[in-house]
Amino acid sequence: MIIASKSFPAPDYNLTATLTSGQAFRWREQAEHWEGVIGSRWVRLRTKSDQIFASAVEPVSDWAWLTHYLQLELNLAEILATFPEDAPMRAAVNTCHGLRLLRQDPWECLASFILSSTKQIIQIRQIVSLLCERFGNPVNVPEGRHPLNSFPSAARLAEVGEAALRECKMGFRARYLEATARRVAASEIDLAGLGKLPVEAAREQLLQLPGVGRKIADCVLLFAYGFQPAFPVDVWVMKALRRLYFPRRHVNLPRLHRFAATHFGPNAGYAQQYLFHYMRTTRSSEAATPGRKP
DNA sequence: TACCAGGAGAGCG
DNA sequence: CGCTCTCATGGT
Repeated sequence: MIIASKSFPAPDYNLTATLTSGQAFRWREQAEHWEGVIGSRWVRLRTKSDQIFASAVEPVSDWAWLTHYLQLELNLAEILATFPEDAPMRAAVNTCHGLRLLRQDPWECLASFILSSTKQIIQIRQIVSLLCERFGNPVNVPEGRHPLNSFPSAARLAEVGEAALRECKMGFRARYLEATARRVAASEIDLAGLGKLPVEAAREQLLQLPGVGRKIADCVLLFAYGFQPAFPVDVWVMKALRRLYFPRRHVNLPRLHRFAATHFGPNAGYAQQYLFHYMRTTRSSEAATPGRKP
């Protein structure tokens, strides 16, 4: 039973694109709605005429947990205005109006992306689903609904053992997840405090964790803390940068990072998400000729 | 069957 | 530093 619901102004917010764009892995589409768990709360979302309708199963006096997660107060037009004026960037933005960045829980984001390496998004979703099902705590869901759990804490994952993690189909990533969970649970890294550091210092902290390299660190910096200089370069973004900006010569990863750091402006993280979405949803023949209407 | 997936880490010159 | 190989697993 739905106890609380509320509508929020959300102009230029593409909820579906945002929730399926490979930054969060627990959202499910159910009959015109998106259902998920934020922290320990079940929530259902729907967009209609520049508004987002939210429903919950527990009384909600303050919806800040949701508006913060969805970044509803952010003015997207101001972000897009800072993007470079080049054909590839224009093409990427035109392909997906209203794509946003979420502001996720640092531990869930970190753990999810440790599981993401050389996995397809659909598989990451499956692994995360198993992880929650087996080790998370139950959350209240509407009556008759499939049971749902919270994302398991670092302390919980640190104690279940590598074998149990491997049974969630995460393969060699189990060792990384267990080791990082132990460090987080032992407070050897302060995830809650990273957001107050300069981005370079925060990245340096994340890079100390097993299974966390530059790409995953940048995902956490961007998707959990909102650090805009973070520019995750995965296989898709690498393809985008090489094909759209350096089609005639080989450019290695460190040079791509240096290019991105200066070319995409103060909201490079957002620009990255548009390039990622563009490459994933556009056929390569079209992406090779940006600036052209499909 | 061969190749790929929102990579990291170790070993090498 | 910059390159190559391996690490599980499932999808195409």
